[in-house]
Amino acid sequence: MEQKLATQYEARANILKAMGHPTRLFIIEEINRAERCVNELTEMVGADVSTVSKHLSVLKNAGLVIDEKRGTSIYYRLCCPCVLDFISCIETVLKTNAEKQMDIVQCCGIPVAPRTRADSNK
Amino acid sequence: MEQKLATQYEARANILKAMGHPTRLFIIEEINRAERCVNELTEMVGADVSTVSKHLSVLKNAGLVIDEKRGTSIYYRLCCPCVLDFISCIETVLKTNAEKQMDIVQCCGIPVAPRTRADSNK
DNA sequence: TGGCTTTTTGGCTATATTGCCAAATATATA
DNA sequence: TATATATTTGGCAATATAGCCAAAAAGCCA
Repeated sequence: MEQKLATQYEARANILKAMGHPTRLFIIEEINRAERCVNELTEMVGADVSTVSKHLSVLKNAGLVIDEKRGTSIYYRLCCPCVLDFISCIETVLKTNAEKQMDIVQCCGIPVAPRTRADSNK
Repeated sequence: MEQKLATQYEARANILKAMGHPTRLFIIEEINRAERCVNELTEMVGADVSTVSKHLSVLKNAGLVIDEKRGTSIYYRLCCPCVLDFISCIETVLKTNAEKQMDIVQCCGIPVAPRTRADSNK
């Protein structure tokens, strides 16, 4: 992998990593529904304000959200709503794997880890 | 956030987190181009075999890839190619932010961190 | 100014991730 | 059976992430 390519992969991965946390995923969906300030999000998420603030800063650093001060609060909104389209594909992945799991159970009963050589010593 | 919702966000975030690493992103693209075994990927990535193997295991655990043994090797391929569609949106995010950065420079010169109260003591 | 409210930052601990090496495992082949 | 090849696992050290509390910032209003 050449350096230039590696940098590109890093930039892309950084955005996915920023999205890869349940609270941040919740925030992304929520601020798409309507602009929200830290306070509101904190109440919805049910964590410390500082925790939510840091999650927002991760999202902002990744360029996923835009913040705008209005009145006494800072409102966050989604930069590129196309990221919401990821979800249907993610659900496909989850569903596909749920089905795979079902198949294993149907064919072979409760799936069990295969015996390894080490097991023979037990 | 109720428990049931939280579980769903965790499941989704887990998939994004699995994708959120440069090497794994590379692997995802590469095995879409053509099935690859660990050996081949190791050479392309330029890391230890065990490192690549663990990355593949993260992807497999997230249900993103399917492995199939054929001959002496194990070939990996993409489970749900729709994940590749994420990239164009990710590029939009990157481009949007590059432009934002340009605007700041054009308007206001080289952007500088604003002075904080703490700076006054220096 | 002094006291609110809203948000961010610093600092800390706990936990998770990454990447390497060495070793184990699995399988094919001489 | 012994050896070689392909892959995974265990263990370790370095680094990163998450979440809380306390405190700092920043701005509003009496």
